[in-house]
Amino acid sequence: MNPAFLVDAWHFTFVLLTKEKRLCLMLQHRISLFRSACWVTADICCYGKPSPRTGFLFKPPIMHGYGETAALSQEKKCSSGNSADERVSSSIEFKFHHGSASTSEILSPTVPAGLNQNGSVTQTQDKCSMHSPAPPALIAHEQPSSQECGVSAPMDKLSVNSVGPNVSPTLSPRQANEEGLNGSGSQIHGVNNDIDEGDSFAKRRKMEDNLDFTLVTKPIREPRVVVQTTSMVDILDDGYRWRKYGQKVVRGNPNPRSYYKCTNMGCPVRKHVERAFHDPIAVITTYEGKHNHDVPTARNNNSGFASTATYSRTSKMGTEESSSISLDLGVGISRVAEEQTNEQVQDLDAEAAPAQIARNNPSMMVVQPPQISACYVNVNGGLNLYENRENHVEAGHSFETPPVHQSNHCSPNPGVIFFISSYKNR
DNA sequence: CGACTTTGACCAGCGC
DNA sequence: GCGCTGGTCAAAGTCG
Repeated sequence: MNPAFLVDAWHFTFVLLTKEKRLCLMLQHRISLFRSACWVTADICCYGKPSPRTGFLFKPPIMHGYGETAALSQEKKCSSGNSADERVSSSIEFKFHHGSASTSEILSPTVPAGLNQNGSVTQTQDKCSMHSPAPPALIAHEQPSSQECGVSAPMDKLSVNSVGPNVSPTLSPRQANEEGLNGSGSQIHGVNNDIDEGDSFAKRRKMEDNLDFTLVTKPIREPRVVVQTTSMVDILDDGYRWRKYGQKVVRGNPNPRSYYKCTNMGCPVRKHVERAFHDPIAVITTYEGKHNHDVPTARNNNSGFASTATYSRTSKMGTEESSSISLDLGVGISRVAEEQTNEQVQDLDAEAAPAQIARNNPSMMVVQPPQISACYVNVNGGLNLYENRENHVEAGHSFETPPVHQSNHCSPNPGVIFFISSYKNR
């Protein structure tokens, strides 16, 4: 079977984008392996539903009354005309139903039976406060390794606002693989960054597969969290300090991939950063491992945003404006970091955040999120499409733009998009 | 001088 | 066995 399926078997995607001072949270069950039902209930909610072919496709986000509205029961549509200081109590729910959900179950607006057993978490947050800007932040708690949970242990603990949902489908990895075998293989065809990511991932995966069920107690791989942003800068300032240790041009993407290690002594976390092939302004950051330390203090006390000590220097690759975006994304984030991030997110304001970034990053360009009418993301087929409904053609055109390191390239939809994925392989 | 990047070399897995 | 590929190493270079 296509290794990419294995790669993405436990791959969930969260997309957070800004729109009219609001958050748009999208959840996607990326691959059809589970054919699961996924809900996201948020102040602005977008979601997908399984499609017969791919199992799950992103639908246009629910925004101000337009877009797909199917299969979501508890959504709270974003109201327009919110004032800057309006505080909207919103709940975010992640509900997964894995395994044998029938189509009706999948599309049902009700919570499938046994969902709680599979894991669901409701998180309430306040946001949209201009007065206490904070960075957009999503924390993806990596799923425990196989060493911790065994092959049939609950999967990802994906969280938003640090008190995230426990997403713990009951599908075992083997089941997942088997479903993957039965699932559609066509969706993985296109060559793109996701797939490339999967390629490398799959490479390891293949290696690890040999140990899958014979060495259950041996950690198979480090959990991965993929963050994608649309940004003109390459480096996400996630609060940690990183040292670049390599750069490689990977297959299928002319944009080099940079490899970073956490500089904290003994911290095993690594990440690599690359620009998406199809979208020059899309920065894909993949975290691997779990920090065994807190966010560096110096980076932790900057009014919500991590400081921007992230190294920024002219590179030969032409990333002259390489800088950092402050994004508190904790991977195995500490309690302290959690608490802080939680506060940050509670005060998250999609409009104020970039301004805050700018304040903390005087040397960097901050793209203010425009009035994004809608965002369409389809990662199933490997495409990450950020389309502005009002400018569909332009958006589409941008994807065909040759991938270059363009400091001055402006996205047709330059809102910050966070694309957090959590892999689970076992 | 420390922190960090750059970059060619190296390694290991995989497919042919 | 060989080439391809992704990932890593480490010496050299850069910068404040």
